[in-house]
Amino acid sequence: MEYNFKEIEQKWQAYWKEKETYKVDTNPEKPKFYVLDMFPYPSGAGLHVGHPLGYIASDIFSRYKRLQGFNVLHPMGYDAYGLPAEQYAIQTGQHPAVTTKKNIDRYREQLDKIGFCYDWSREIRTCDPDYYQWTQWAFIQMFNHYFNTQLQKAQPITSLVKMFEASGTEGIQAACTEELTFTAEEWKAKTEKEQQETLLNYRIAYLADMKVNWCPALGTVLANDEVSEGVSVRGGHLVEQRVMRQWSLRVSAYAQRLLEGLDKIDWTESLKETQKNWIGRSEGAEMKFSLSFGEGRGGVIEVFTTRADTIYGVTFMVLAPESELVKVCTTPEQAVEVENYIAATKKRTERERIADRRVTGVFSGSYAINPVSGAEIPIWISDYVLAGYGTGAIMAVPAHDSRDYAFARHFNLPIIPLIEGCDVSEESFDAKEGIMMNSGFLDGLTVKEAIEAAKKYIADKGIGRVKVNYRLRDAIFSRQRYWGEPFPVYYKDGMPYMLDESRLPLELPEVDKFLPTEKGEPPLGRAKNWEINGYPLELNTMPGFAGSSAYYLRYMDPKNHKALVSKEANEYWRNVDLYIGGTEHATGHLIYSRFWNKFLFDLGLVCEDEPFKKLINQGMIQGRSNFVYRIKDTNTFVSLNLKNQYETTPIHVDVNIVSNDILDIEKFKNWNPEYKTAEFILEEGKYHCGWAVEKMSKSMYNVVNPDDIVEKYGADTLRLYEMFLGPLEQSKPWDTNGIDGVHRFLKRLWSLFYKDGIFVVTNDEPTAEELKVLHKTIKKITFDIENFSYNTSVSAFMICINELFTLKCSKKAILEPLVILLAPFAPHVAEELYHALGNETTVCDAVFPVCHEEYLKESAVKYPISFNGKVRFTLELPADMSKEDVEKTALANDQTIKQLDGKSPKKVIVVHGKIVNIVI
RNA sequence: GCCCGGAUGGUGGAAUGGUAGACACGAAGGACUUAAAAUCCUUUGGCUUCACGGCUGUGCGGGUUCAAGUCCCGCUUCGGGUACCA
Repeated sequence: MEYNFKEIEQKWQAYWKEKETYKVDTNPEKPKFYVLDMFPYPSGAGLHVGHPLGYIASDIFSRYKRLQGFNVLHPMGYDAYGLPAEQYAIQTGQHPAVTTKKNIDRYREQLDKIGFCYDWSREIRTCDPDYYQWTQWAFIQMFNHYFNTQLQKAQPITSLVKMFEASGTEGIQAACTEELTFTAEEWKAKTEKEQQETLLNYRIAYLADMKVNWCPALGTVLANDEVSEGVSVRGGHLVEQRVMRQWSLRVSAYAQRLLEGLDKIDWTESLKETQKNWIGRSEGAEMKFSLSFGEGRGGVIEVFTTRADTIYGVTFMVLAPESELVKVCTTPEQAVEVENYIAATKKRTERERIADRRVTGVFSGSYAINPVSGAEIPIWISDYVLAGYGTGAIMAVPAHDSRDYAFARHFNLPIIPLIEGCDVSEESFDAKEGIMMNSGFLDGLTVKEAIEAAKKYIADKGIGRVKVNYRLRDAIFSRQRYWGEPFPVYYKDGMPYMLDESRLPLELPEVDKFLPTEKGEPPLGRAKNWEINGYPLELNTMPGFAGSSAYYLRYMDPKNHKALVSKEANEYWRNVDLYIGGTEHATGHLIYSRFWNKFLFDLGLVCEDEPFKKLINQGMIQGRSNFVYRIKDTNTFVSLNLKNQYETTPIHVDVNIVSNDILDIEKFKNWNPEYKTAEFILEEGKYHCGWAVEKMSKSMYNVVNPDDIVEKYGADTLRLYEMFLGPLEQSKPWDTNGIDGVHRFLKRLWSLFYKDGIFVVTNDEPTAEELKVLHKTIKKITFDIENFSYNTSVSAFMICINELFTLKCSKKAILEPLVILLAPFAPHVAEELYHALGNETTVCDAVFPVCHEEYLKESAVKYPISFNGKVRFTLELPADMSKEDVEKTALANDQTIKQLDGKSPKKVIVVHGKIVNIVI
């Protein structure tokens, strides 16, 4: 019997399905382990060989944990809402639900072939009303809560209303969009509409006029993490700034907790660093500068600075063009110039501003007073100051800030150095080091001391206060698109109200076209009867990250109609022990879901503050492209090593018609009609292709489909080879050449069980040597799995089989534990062989073998004998020989005497059991 | 600019400070075969030597150490992230 992977894999996949091998339930008898993959967006292109990398890794770990006696939750689902299906719908009229379903079916078919141990009974799809009901429900809770900054916790908005009724904003500790001040009487005097408007300022899910990233090509706004360098991450379309009334989530309120939480979780340092930067905490001071014409006319500028120590070096102030203070500060003489500048700034897109780093700005005409030195300084307006960060105004210290320096140089403003010995003739001195000068009471202090002293001074004199600022912005939550979750929101008198929870899910309505209405409303504006009790429903839909923010909770209890997750299920499964996915979600999904989870935690609905305990980012699988070289203006192709003799154009060729960089000429001729009559200049009868590592994509003709690999080599080979390629977290190119190695390994394993179709496994007692091979492997595999070093595990298996092959070992006592050891990696062949050995239950429920150190003991050690660190020969000595005796034996050796050449050694180092080094 | 990773044979990669290149691909040679496939055996970093062996070698330059791919300092270079964030 040959190793017939096709038959074996179909047989066991059917068996697992029939026996529900991968179904799990809460089981208080067993410890739980939750392994999660970032669920995929089912794209029309299907899976390529890069996608399953992380899934295979998590599958191995799940199976390993199960063999160790854990109750493992390992679910899968689909992030089914998204732009591509909707763009496709706009082009073809095909309903996105139809395309999405088709794509999901295709994904499932591909995933099934690889033999994953997912509990598919727990599958979720974000576009399924049973699922998005809980996305809508969570949104309602966010609307009904505010963030109490003192408790650092979400609280019911009703409790805030009670405080307003009792004492207005006096003593309120609430995260808000804008600092408001009113009394209880003023609150009570407000109309219902005014009160609602006021509450939006505090709600965690709120509606507000915001400067948003508007993408005209997609017809929607985008969140900050969906925009990179002025263009949309998806599609690369231009993005511009606009002010629009949009739903937002007050993620910024959780900035401090999101930051602190990072210390409690086991993520890579680089990912934590990325999140830290995105949150962008900076400690500093908020300071008041009065205008020279007096505060009477509303003239106070507040600035935020992390360098309070540089207060004596402030030579001008700068306002963001959008700042409300621009109006106050602009003098009649400067009005025209200021207006022109602001108009010009508005026209520039984000992208233009990034591309064009020219220094621009305009003088407002007014002056401010330095609150510490009393100096009078001009107030400028420039777009290098951002309205959205800090207070939208800065104190400029050109000597010690490179942006201020560039500005000062351009407009000829004074530059006062504040640190002894610094040279500011060519550039600013930004480093926070040195001794202060020109700084009054701060002179002589180090920068660090001066920062503290200045902060204290400012606070004591009432000039300002110590403050912490965050870069993290609230998440814009509205999308002007069709294919997303509808908001459970209706409008009364222009104000938003939440639907009663009993009316959930609010299902996505049908529309005639997936385009905006003539009035420019989102596509939902086309829906008939999109209203409730005569009140219009919200026309925006939720963004892509809405559905992925709490999906890991739903897997715990996917069919629950009463709650997102039951208390019992949540308290059993708690949070994700191992999360595997791509690093591209570092600032999007991984921030939002942490925020979402913390919010639910505050409400007492989930029992863990952090959703993902350990996270691993699998590396990207890059493509390996092949090239043919066409001689210019001909249809003749020249082989790689002869191409320099001609003038050629490299052309991408489908990697699937190339093997080991040798082109299949017949297939090439049929690949494209253009090449039907192509001629070739060969090397020794072969056409050698060039190659390069590029992104895996259709246009590079380097996409490899896992289905093809499974068809040709089987799923077990695919799984092993994906792991064998290299370290999990590293990016590496896919090269199908080399897959023969792991396939050969499986065939060789098979040959230990079957010879000429006869089962040859015996019950003979294993020898000490065979036991050593086995236990060495157990030890290595266990260590490697715990450390996610799967590439070296595959090598270890190969070494083991090679050794058993040499020993001609077909003993059950050795092979059975080995099969269990291999089961997480190659489950199909392991299941087959496990049953062949006489077992009647699934290998998934076997017990993972344990290494017994006593089998590993060596009786002799091969000591490398080195001279001045260079190894000259080896000496085999008994393992229990003492250090002194090893030294004596080594020195007495003929070869040592030869190496010493009459000289006496200065020093001899013996590392017991390792090495001998003789220093001459 | 800033922050994080990398750099080891023709290729993917291995190596708790202790024989660099495990394992695999490819290549070369051989066995079996009418032939091919499959399988099995041998060789395979470079230079040098008939051979034993010798020299050299982990991006570059220094250093620490009996001993450095590994630790420290200074560069080069390639990826990834991020950016007028005060």
